[in-house]
Amino acid sequence: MPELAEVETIRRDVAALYAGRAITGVEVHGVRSVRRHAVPGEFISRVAGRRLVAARRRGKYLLLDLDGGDTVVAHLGMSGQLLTADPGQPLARHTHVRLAFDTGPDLRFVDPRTFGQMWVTRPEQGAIPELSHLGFDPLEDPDAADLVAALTRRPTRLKPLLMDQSRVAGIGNMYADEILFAARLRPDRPAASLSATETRRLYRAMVSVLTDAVAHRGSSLADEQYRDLYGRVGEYQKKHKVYARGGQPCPRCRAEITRVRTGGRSSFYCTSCQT
DNA sequence: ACAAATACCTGTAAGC
DNA sequence: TGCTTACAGGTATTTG
Repeated sequence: MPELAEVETIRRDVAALYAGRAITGVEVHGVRSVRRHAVPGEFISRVAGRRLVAARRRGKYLLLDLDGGDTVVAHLGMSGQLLTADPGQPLARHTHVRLAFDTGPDLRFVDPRTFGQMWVTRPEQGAIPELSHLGFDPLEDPDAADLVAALTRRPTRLKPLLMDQSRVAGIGNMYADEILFAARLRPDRPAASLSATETRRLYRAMVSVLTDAVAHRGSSLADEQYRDLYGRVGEYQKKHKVYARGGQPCPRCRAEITRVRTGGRSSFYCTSCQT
């Protein structure tokens, strides 16, 4: 699933391939993908004719800055893909938005489950108004003090805390499990109960897991739903220690990895060495 | 006031 | 074989 590491992988490739190019054509084939706009024409008219000047990221959101001061925000939801494609290539199934450029390939937004979306907005001092609720970004803006603040702001359990985008931006179900394993902490551990040592362990685990995941171009699960800009799968799933590995031996202590379901979501962890 | 559950989606796979 | 059901999960909303 596209979380921070996957979006960052896409961001780098988008910046390398499209920065400086002018968007000459915008097609919206799935109105749900631009649902923030009252009409798709609003999105189209504000994007068409603009030049893409930079690609940024905040949490799981990809920000495409345009000349003239607007920014296209893209969120991939759980099945969204941003793919580069030759302009002559037929549109793949579930292609909802197509951006054509003055030269070179299209940038296409494909999203079967339609949880993802794109919209255009006007940043204020670089910040996206719709994203003002997001907490700190563990790679863009790493700060141990911010994690401490998130832990003490309101008591909660560790896993929901890591996935709460208003506290830490960019972590989803998959990386929350991997981070908590690396930190040797249980997902249901009350945040307020952490010692200073454990807090430091959690912070280091968060940064190192996400950094490693970006270095391996993100994770593609069994359904290979996540693809990078060029349609390739990631490599980091090979390094997962617990996620989707229920019943297998813990790579650290050989105990059986447990799967717990809450609210239709699965958590994987080792009851033996995660405390 | 908070946590947990549910709605929104569709492709895939498992079960009968 | 063909149908139904479960599952994946980010975010917004509703329920307990």
